Amino acid sequence: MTQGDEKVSREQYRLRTYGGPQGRPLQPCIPSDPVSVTGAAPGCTLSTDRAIIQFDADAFYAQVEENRNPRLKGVPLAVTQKYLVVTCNQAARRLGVTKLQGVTEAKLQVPSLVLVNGEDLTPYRQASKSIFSVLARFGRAERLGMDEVFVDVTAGVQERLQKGFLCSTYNGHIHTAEMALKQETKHRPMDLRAAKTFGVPAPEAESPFSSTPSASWEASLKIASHIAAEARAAVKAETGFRTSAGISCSKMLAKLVSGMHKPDDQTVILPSHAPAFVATLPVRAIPGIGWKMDQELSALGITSTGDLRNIPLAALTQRFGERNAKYMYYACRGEDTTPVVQSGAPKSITVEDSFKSCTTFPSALHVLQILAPDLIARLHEDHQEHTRWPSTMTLKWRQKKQGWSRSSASIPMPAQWSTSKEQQAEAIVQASLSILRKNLAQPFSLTLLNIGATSFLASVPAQRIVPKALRSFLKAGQGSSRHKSTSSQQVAGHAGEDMRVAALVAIAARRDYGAHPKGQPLAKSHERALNETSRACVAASSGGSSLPDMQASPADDDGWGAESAARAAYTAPHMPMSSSTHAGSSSMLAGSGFLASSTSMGTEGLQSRANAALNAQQISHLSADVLQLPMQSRHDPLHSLSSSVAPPRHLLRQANMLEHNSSDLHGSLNRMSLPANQAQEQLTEQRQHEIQQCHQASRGVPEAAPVSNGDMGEEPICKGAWGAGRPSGPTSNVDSALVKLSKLQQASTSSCREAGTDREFVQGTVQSSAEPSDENAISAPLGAQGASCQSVVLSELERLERMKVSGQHQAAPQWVSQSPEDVSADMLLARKLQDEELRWHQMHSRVSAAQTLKRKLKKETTLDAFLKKPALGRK
DNA sequence: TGGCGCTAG
DNA sequence: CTTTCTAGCGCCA
Repeated sequence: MTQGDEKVSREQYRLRTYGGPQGRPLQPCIPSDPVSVTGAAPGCTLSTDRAIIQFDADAFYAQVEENRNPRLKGVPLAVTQKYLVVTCNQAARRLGVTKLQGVTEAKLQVPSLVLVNGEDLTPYRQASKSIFSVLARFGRAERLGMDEVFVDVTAGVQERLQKGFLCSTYNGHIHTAEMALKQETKHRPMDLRAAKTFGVPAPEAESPFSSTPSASWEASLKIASHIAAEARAAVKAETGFRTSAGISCSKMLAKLVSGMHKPDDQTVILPSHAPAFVATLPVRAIPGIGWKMDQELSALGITSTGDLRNIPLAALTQRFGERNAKYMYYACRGEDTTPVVQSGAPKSITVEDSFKSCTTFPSALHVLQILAPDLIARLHEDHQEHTRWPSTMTLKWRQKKQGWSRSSASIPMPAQWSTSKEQQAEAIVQASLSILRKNLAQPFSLTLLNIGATSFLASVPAQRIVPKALRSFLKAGQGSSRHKSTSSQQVAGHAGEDMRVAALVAIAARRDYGAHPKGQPLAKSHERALNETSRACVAASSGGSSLPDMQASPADDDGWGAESAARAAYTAPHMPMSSSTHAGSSSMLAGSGFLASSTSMGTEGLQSRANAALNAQQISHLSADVLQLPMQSRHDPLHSLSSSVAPPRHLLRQANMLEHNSSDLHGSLNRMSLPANQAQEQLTEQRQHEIQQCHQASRGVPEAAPVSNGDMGEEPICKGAWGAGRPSGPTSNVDSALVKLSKLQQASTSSCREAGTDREFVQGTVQSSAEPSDENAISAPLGAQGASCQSVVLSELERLERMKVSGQHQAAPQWVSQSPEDVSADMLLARKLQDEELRWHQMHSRVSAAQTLKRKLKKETTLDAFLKKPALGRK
């Protein structure tokens, strides 16, 4: 359904489905208020005094990515973490991609699938926040994860009622107990979807409720449904996100129906229908009843809420405790009185990473050294917003032998707010390590590490004497003290440079141990190649060519090609971007179609810097004042801003952009235009070169983590980055990044080279020897792809080395100096990659088809039996 | 309050 | 049961 005719056709659909002039009356049963249940649950009443809406952003991560890069709209898109598809957009779903599917499998099934790495949650957190702030205007709002929000709109409804505001109809779909449901995903009986049942009216006679004319809750819910529509429209207008909503008198009911008519639509469930509706569901569908409780209930022979209703409250209490029992007892009857609790600042902030195996303390240290700065950066972000600092730190870990349970230990937060970020991170690393040493003996086998901060206390208030724009400006100027410029170009350029260098470090760091916890690992090179070919597809499609979609089923009328690309372009929302943003990061990419996402990636950071730069003239006189702030201001976040270490948040946020830039513009081009054997030769050459480079680069790098401050006194220590304490004069980002990068490169290369002897991590990239031979057919190009990315990192390393020698810190990175000709050559390459991919998938098409078939068959067996209704009033 | 389990997206 | 990277709550000691 396209945007334009949405309103009209929805109304038509509603009339067709639920009646109207030609169908049955819009309000089939008119129960009393509160609803007294005369049917299955004698004496039970439903509370109808509240109006609650549950909002749910459709395919949230995918939508965020689509908004970041509008070219992705309409293209099958999957957001990945490690080797998994964590979510995918509608286009991908139609082609059979599912949540938590393996990346390899998904890509095999849908060759045109575009993969976007979603391991950095920053953009999602921000999007989530903006959605929440819109919805919170409509009433008390409670977040549930990143993409769901409950809003209690009772007050708003009352207000409108008092003003004499009345709605004659419900806005959106009305779900009744009689409507058929369908199962969307195999393992999730809690995701309810309405089956399309056009023109099958539910029989009024079946209603177990007394019919008294009109009820106050009806008027309320009608208004609530209109509020829901307004709120969704506001969200769409202000943030660009499509949402679905469920409207009812309780959180449970609202949640149960919110997804019924996904995407971008809303559903009302009348309390009069609730008990009968809930009775049709498996217990697992009740929010709050998870896998464990479901298992326990199953053991008792209880699988449906109907079964559950036969169990007396006392028996449930004995088995599940009073709280759970009560909730279950009432929930299965359609009643839920849990309040909507206003959400505020998060109560805990954690970072974690999983890996296949980590067996020694040095390797654990390695992980901690990546996680800790990440946590610190988030804590600083949090501090800016809430002026608080955690008093407790918790380390959690998961061991292979202990299955999925996690152990944990807490200590008073070792990082003090008054110290520098580097000191804070180091404190956390050391504390974490000592916790591990206390609790583990080598060799262990960790598969996950999590560092968390809790028990936040109000911190020293941030001094608000500095305008926000000035903060941004100073932030933009960080690390470039020797180039005191007020020109927007230069500032933006420097910001970009810092971020790119930082991102390189992040890529290298994560790649180093980002192995796969279990199952068939997806080689990094493989993964990267998949990403590249995907991007090539997008580039080609937005360049106007249409790619036949081999996997599209005949019924799928929305396969992608020129038409859908055009439509995507037409419906694309406009990302607010200043022209200087482009100037700073991606001018040469404009209009190339390639790197489409890089133009919109990291806009927050870049844009604030660019905007700040525009104000530079205006505020430059202020800056002098600020620089003379008394020492006490070291508690001000400003100090952390002037620290030269780039926040890890920026690192990962920029990772995708870098991958786009580096792999697309460099590696792929020269290799793919070579014959295969030449490419192979070049590959081995490259690898030898890399190893040499690593060795060279690693010489002279200090052993220990180079965070050392001779001065531990009261003076604020904010200038040091990773390279602080090294003897060679003032340190810069470039310098410290270089050190880090060298070390990381060395570590990863040596662990690859001397597999089995020195390695601390069991690398997940070793292909099983039992792989079918056709794996080999693709290994050459994929390997080459992977090598290219690494070589770009290495060449960047070289460049930095040269820069350090010559002192030309403002030299542009290689990939920014692409000429227009090069870009059009890249377009040609895109076509080539696309052809390559097509050929590859022709080889696999039969396998793929078989798998799809199997999937479809499986899909239709599991829950349908459960959900198929006894056709109450139907003949 | 810490540690763990369960639930959620 | 299963995986990601989170976040919140309740129970128990």
